[in-house]
Amino acid sequence: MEKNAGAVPTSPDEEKRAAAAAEEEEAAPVALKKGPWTAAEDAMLMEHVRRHGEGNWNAVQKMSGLLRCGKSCRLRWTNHLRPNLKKGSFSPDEEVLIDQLHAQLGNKWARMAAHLPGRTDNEIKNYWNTRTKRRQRAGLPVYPPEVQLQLALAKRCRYDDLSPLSETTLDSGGSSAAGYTSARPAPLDLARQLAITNQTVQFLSPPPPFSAPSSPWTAKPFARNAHYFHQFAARSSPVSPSTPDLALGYGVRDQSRLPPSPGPRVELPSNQFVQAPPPPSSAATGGGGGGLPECHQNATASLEKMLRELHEVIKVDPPPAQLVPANNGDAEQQPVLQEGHDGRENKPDGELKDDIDTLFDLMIPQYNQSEPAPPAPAPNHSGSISQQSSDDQDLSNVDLGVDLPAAGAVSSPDQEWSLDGFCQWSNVSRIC
DNA sequence: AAACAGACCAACCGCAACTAT
DNA sequence: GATAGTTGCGGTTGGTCTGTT
Repeated sequence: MEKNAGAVPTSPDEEKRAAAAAEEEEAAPVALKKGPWTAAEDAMLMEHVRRHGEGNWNAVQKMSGLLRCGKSCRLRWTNHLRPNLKKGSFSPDEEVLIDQLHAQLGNKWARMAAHLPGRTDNEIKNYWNTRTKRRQRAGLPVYPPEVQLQLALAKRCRYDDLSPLSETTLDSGGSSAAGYTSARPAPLDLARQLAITNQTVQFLSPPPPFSAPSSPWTAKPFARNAHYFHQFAARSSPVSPSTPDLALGYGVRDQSRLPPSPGPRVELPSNQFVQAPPPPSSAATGGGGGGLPECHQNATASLEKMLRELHEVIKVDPPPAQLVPANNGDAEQQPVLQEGHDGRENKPDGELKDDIDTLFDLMIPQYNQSEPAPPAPAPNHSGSISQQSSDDQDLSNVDLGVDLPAAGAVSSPDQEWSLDGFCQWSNVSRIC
């Protein structure tokens, strides 16, 4: 089987002999080797590529005598031998990017890999499947809240391709966004939106019962979402670079394999994303601290704009959109829309809150709490996202992390989208 | 120390798209 | 246009490592 192992043709003559031998063997069926590659085989393959370049993989066996099928050679080269491959654990930045890319692309590993230099589709796929499995077990949504919000925004773009949001996304271009032909925002823009929405959602407060007519999900109580966002607002973002235990909660891999974090995590690769406006304070990244007045104004304006656009999308009358400015200087009094703890007692302007409902529902579709949790189906090995065969994934079908195989776990009685739900994001490592 | 479970990784398989003839 | 060959992609499987009981 491994008669050629270690016999790397080093001269044209030897190569010809190897090719001749391979041709001879063609007469009889050649038993191609399978299984792990040996160092000798690697050397043969590298030598072949060095001489002949990539491609024409089926010729490798003939020309070099390597008893591997072309497919196997290509895979080995692509995933292990080609230069500039980045080995080792994914950096936190890469993990965030993978989340965002997956939220947009679904299981398009190769396209995701194109955004992660030095990473292979196989690597990303393995990482995602492993991490998703872990999150499912923990009863967590597949995507962190920020990415869910991005999904909601991206989903909205589907309904309004002419909206400023989608305009900017379409021509956001750049090398990283090249190849995107749909109206969906390219990852670059998702990242930019993330920077914006990080500020925005801090000022959201629990909405009243959902009433948006166009939600792809059934109407559900928002109490748990409200709790969730209270926490979301009051605490640092789960993916906030300034969150000390970020590595514990998000993008968690085997912590023992993570390199020691040298310092505050950078949420997004600076070389790939448009710089977000510098946060006026730690609050901008959800640091749980005090929002400055400018921050509040920006966030309020952003939210208003978002809601107005949403109104257009769902074809309802424009809302009054009178967001009460948050109590300046007091970060602990961020909620803009006043209401009781159960989110239903003090009803502010109905339509505006309905809009917020819509946003909430887009972000965090809930199970009907009254229904018993269905038994969690066997984990989809390919990850929690139902496979989208189309490259232009229909975001209306994008799971936001709840109606997934793991969703059963989410809806388990002791796993609520409340304070606990949020805490789970920050404590995955403890759960796992 | 042994057994077990989970995480990680490498590789294979099947299918679809693409290209050359 | 039909066909065969090639390439790329996504899903799946199995082995190994590591941590826990």
